[in-house]
Amino acid sequence: MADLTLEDIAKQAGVSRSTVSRVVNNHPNVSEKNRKHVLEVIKTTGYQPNIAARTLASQRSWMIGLVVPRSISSFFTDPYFPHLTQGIANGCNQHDYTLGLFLVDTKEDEDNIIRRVSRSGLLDGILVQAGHHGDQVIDRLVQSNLPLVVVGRPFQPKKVSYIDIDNVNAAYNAVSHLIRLGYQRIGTITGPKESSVGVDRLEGYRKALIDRGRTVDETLVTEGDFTEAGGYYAMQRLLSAKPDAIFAASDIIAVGAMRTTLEAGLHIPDDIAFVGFDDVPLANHREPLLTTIRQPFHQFGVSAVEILIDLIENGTEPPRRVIMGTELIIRESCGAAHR
Amino acid sequence: MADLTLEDIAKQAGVSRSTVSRVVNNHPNVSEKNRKHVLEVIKTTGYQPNIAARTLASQRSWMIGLVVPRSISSFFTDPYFPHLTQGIANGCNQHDYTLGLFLVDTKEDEDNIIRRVSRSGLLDGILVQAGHHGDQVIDRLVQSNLPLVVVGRPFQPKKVSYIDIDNVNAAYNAVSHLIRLGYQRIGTITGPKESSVGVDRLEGYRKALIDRGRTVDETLVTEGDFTEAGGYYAMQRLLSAKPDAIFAASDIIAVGAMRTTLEAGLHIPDDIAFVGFDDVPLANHREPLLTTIRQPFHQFGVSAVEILIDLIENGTEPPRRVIMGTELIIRESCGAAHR
DNA sequence: CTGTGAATTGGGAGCGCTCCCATTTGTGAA
DNA sequence: TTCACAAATGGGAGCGCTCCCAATTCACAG
Repeated sequence: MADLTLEDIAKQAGVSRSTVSRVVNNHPNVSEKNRKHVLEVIKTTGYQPNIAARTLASQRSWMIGLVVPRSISSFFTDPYFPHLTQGIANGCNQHDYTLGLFLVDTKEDEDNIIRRVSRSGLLDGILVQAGHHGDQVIDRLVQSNLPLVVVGRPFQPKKVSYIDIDNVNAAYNAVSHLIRLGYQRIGTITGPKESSVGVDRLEGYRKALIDRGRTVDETLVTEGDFTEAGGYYAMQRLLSAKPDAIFAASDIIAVGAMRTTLEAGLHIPDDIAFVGFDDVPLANHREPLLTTIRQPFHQFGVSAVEILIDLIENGTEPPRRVIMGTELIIRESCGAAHR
Repeated sequence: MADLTLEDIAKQAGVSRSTVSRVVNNHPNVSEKNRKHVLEVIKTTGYQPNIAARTLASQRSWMIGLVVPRSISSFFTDPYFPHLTQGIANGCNQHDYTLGLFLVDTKEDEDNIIRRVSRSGLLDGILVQAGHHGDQVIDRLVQSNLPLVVVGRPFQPKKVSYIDIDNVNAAYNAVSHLIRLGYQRIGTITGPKESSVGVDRLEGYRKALIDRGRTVDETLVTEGDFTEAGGYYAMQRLLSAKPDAIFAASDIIAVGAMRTTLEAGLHIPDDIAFVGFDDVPLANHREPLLTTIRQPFHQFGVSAVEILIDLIENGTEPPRRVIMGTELIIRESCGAAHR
């Protein structure tokens, strides 16, 4: 496993450095005979091009970074993120890019990471998870002038590319489903108001109600934080408003809220029906099975990578905006079977 | 943000390229006056050394990779992994290393990733999550001759460095605690038999029982798979053996098993007591609160990085072995308060 | 057989840094 | 002041690749 160079391969194959380079990079203009022979030599020697040299010469690193802002505390508690990350990793594998992971933890981390990430030559592009309102990371990253895709809708989407799911519509569909089933007092536990996800899903909830000529009862709306505990306590607050159905902004929230409900001696879905959001695997193994909005997790990550690569290879103008659809998965918790 | 080079800084500061390089790399042998001045120029210009050039010249990339084998399917369902990953990311930040994430998904991925990871120059070292018995990834990675640290105990620990927690002892303590509380029919839901974690925790269980002069009743031992569903079904199997206490190999397993228990109309901890493993945040918000073994998640990740850096900087011989301690966190589910 | 243009090939320059070594500068004892 | 030695500095070579351009080879029509 002595470190071979292009030159070594060239010598062994009896051709020039340039020809080997062309073979390695799949350039045309190499005779079939030479291409085969060089490929042969590369295979038997186990030659691997040196990334650093290639990067230095070509100004391309074939590496992208995934930056997770400090405000995304649920990165470690909500199964949504691991799945998304897997999609991103798979996308990178498919396109032969290397994925760098940058988790911002402290304020110093942030400076540090932004410096490192913006550093000339390290990355070809950046994927950044949309953070909370007021989070500076995206703005600071934009300054680097590297191709950048925000995963989720950023608060100031002026000039950046982003990929998101259609949260408003998805929530609209979830709530419409509950309305259709005849529920009269439909409440919601939202995500944090500082996150676009939280805001958008709440908007979908309102819209569905209003479109059916209902009014939004604010006592039926409360805020959660994408944790099980958050859902648990939020539901305690909601109980006094006597909801007969709840749209939870995430499955994890729904799980917490359902626990409250069961502990209060109420029945699901007979006393209170539930619809969640995400279709995280956990949801499949609860009693009752959770009706929820399925997100295309994996494809979401893969697509994010593909958009970024598009930006890298074809320029960042105009900004790309991709909105992915979702589907309503009807199980037991909404009571559809009973009605 | 025009890309500046060392040479540019040198010119502006009126010194040579070499001097600037020395300042950047904190070498001695630079006069205080020049150091200050150069630092000043670097700051005002926002100069960032080009990583690729540095890597090419120095043969060091300041990047390490985290490789997750295909067999670790629970990477995305068990909160343990996100926390570990965060520790690793923090460790990298602290030491100014870049973290590359390599999630092996398919067989082709595996070849691909191993090739990429072994590629001369990309990484200074590798962190690999211990996989299941029979998983070839670690062996293949060892071939690359890069410094390597296995996170968890590998099945063939012959010559590799690894970091692990003391699973045997931790399980021993958990079960001893149950014995001390007077439980007579202590069962266990193990992790997969193909994982060292599963094997070790089972060994601790056996040892604790035997040391107290008890015999191991095999009808009280069944296998789970580190998922909530796995715990749920495992507990169904165990119920007929009439256990009065359960040691679950992970909190997630415990959660599933407790659900079975409650659904069977039994009381926790009065009818069956539980001890889990991990002290994952979720466990805090369950009723009853779960007694468990706390792992030093974060520190585990940080230490893994530090060991790897030690290997990188001081040579890989002899292999380093680090075993970290755990603590028993007594809450409600073990029934300690009642007895 | 010759000429022409296209296909293929080879080599030089250069990417931005580190590292070594030769040179210059500085310091203090004689 | 002079000398010896240490500290500081500068410049060349080289890391392994890509890319450009010039040179060579090839295929085929005339």
